[in-house]
Amino acid sequence: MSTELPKAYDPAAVEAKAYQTWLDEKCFAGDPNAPGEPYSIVIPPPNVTGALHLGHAINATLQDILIRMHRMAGYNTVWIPGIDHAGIATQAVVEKQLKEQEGKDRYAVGREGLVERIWQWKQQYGDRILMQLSRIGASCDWDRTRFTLDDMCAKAVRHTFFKLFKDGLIYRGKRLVNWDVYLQTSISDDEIYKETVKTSLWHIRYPIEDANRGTGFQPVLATSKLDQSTSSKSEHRPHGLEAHATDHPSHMTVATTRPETLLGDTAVAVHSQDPRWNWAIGKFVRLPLTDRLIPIIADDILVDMTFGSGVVKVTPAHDPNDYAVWQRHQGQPDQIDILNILNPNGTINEAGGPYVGMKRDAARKKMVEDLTAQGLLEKEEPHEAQVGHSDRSKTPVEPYLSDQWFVKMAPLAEPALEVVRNGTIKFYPERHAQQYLAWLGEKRDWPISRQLWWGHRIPVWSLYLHAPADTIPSEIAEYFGELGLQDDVFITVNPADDRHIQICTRTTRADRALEAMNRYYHLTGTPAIDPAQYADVVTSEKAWGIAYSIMAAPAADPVMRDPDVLDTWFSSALWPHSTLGWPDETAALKKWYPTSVLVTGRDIITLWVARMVMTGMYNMGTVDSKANRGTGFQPVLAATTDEKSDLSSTTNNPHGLEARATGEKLGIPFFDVAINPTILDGKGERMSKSKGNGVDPVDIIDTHGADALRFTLATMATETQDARLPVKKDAQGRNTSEKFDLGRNFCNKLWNAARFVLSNLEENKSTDPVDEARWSLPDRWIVSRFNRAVEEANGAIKTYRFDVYAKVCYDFFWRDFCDWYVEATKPAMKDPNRAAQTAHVLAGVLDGALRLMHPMIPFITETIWWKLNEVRPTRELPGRIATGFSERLIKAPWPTVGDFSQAAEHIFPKVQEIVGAIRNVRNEYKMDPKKPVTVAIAAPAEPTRQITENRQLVELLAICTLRDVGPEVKGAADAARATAAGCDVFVEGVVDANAEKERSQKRGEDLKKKVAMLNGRLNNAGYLAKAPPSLVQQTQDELAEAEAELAKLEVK
RNA sequence: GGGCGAUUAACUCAGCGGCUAGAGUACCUCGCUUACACCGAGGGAGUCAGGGGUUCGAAUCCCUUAUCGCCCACCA
Repeated sequence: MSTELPKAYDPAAVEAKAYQTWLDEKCFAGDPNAPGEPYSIVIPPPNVTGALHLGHAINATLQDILIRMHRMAGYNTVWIPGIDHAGIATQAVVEKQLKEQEGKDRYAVGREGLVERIWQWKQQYGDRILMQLSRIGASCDWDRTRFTLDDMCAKAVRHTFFKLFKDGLIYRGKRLVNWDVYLQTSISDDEIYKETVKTSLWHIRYPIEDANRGTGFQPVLATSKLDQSTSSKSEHRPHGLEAHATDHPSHMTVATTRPETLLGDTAVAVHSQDPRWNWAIGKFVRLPLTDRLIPIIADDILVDMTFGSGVVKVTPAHDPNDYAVWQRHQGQPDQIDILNILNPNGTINEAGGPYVGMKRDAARKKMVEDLTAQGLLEKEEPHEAQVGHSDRSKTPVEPYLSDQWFVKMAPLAEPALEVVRNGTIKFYPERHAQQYLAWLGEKRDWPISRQLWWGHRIPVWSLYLHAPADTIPSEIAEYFGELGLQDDVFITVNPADDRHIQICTRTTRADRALEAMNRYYHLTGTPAIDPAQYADVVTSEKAWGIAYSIMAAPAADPVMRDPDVLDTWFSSALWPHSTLGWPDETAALKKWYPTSVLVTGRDIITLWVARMVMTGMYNMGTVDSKANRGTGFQPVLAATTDEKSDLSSTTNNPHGLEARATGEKLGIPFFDVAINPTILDGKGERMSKSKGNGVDPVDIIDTHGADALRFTLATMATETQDARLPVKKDAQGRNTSEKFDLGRNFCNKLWNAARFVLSNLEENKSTDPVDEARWSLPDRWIVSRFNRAVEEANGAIKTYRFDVYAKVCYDFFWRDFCDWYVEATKPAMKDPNRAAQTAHVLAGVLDGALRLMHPMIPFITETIWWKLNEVRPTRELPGRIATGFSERLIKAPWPTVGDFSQAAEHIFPKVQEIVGAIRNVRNEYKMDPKKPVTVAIAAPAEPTRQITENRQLVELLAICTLRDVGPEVKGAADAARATAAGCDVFVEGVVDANAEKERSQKRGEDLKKKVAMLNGRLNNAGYLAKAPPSLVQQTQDELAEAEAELAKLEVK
């Protein structure tokens, strides 16, 4: 086998081979029974809607860096991959495709047909996403790949819903939705387009009633029945003239583009500071055409008193803003009613009195006529309005009050707030915690039902009786008892309606039991349904008997399953524990929950992160939930923050054993939340699939390689919230970006440096033992620099500063190792006395560097590693660089921080400075780059010794001959002069005296500026008095040095 | 409307109280010296968005204005 690396670095070949090797050897597989402290991550599941873009790539890269680094550091790691079913987004995409390809809408293929098609889509795009992750190099445990709609997740969803339902945390409530009256379904905001419609603005008079003057405000009783007309007649309202003693007007004028909604008005609102109207607050108006009295209320949010008449009609059931008014006034003294006036088909319902059964436009026309007839229409003006239309039916949508399921937030939110407030869960960067706290702090109940077909179906069945429930619930319970399913159902009577029985189910068996019951009801008399289908639940005649008696007894509607599905985020919220097997007590769940860190974007801190914390604590916490409320978790939260000291330690759990125990008890889903930057395109717009500006990471991998992609993305992972990435097309029309040249060049450099080192090691197979005493200055320096880099990298990774980690690697490897150390070894490797020790250092440092950089650029480092193992299996530098052997780099131990060499780190930079000064002069005078120049250096005693010791090094790196070094050395007449490291460097043989004069003049000016600046500082009394003494001393030293140099310049 | 953030070299970004403000790319000069031209050596380049303040000292902290971006709420 050739031990030589191919001359040219070919990312594609390197990547395919390395990845396949890792897969073949199951390097990514997590084993919960393996030793090591746990370190786990669950991937934020990408939406199955489409392909991944660079935003996903940065997210995946950062997670992979963490996983790989901790795997090397000896943790028991697992990274769980997966995909989100992304309810509405996916359904919309597939429906669009269906329309385009077959000209059908979803009703044409039906619920089951559509869901089937979405599954096909999922297969195709899900695979593509996983392929993309593999190409990036993600070391996910692919055997644990999850999908938010798979059986395992479904089980977790069912158990969570059931538990919440049982605990009374899920309830049925009203919510305004966008209603398509044609299709009779609600639609999402995304499915609405605005159309400008020419209509009118009608100004309608609402007569003011001056009743209740003495008694103050009386809230209207909340009722949706149309009984106001009778109740208002029964009330006694004196009509005294004194009611209008002032010149207050006798009516209010409201303007509306939808006069028919007047029927649903339950208040009119004015601004509390409006002098025209605030006297009327608490009084009533008589609602035209209905004879109802509705209150005049103050609402300063709704009403803009500088706009129009300053009076706004409030129709809570048919307008989002008015609905908000209703919500705001709930529980207040001026609480108002809410009244639905529409049937699902858009006609006026029984609340509409004489207009009942009319379509919207007809009702509008008739009402305008009636208002005109009664003299209540002040005027009608032409008006253009933006009206929302349904994308599906192309008809105007109606805001419509419908029944939805909600999760009560308060009891869940409080503990989730507390763990972030007290630092049990930390955000990186910290500021992102604010958004989390602000949003959760509102504790707005979470609407979880969606009128879609793609998703987890809500596991609640309804039975509407035509009389109050009575014994039915217990009979149903008995039925389930017969079937042995009593633990899988929870039966309750809707508190708002005692004829409505709700049956929440936890298993598909329970579902089938109800389904069978329903079938049987429909087929009374002919129970000839497919017995096989229900074999597991139809176990006895008795069960059938009970079912029959329930269904037959008080005339009832069939047992119907709720048609809606759950919000996508409901299943995502369970992700950290559902993927590990909850509700089963799996070994994986025990070992890896809580997970170590969540890496995600800041746009879903509220939608996702907050909800994971809530459900995690709710499902996984073992702390008494009552103790969680109110005061927080004092007893268990003592030790959280003081394990920050030892950044370099890799043997302890990153979150400390005690913190881990606390986390387990609380059930939190993760300890850290690391927010990665949002990737923007060149125009500063967020990269996203829907905008069409997403760049496929595979395109970049094709042009630059995966390691290059990863390296560049790591450098972009700063603490900023956005990272801009200008993109252009390459010759083949693929997306690419020069940004990634950085990573590609770095990898190329690494490849070539490794080739050079390997060829040197091949030529030097000496068995001479490592002997530090014989190391040169560069040897000691580079080893110390390596350990410094490891220390810095540890700190960077611990604080999720991936840009710092990348920069540390870049500077160490390219600047220190390649530019200086490798150059310095060239003569050393040719010197038989030094070659053996130099080879030891080269091997040891290359070994360490590969380990250090592997998490970020895994493919290339692994490939080089294999060759290094062949050429030189042992590379230990005792005390400095520990290099335990490993056949595969992915499993090699993470480098420890070895001893530093303070002296070498102090002296070597001085050599660099002197070399730099000589090179500068050579370049400025355009001297022949190959021809050595003669140099003399005037230096104090100590530097003289150091320079002399490293004479060869200076001569090599600066291409010069050192004529003389010492305290008394003088420069020749034709020498150019430079100052470096406190020494005077004379480069001889400069012919152009004028140029030299110019040069020293320029230098003199710089020095004068500096002297002036330093003097200014030192002449400032405040500076001397208040600045730290060491700083003042430093300023004085600098001044002395500058003045000395200036003096020499002027003497010459 | 609320919140978060950005504005530093031509571009993309570090630096977040004290080095003459840095990096990569681009640019200029020189060099194909047997690891690397996806390279090496050197160089030029910035009123740190504008204004005010705090401080001995501000790119860095505070206030303010402007422009841009993102999230949330909303557009009778």
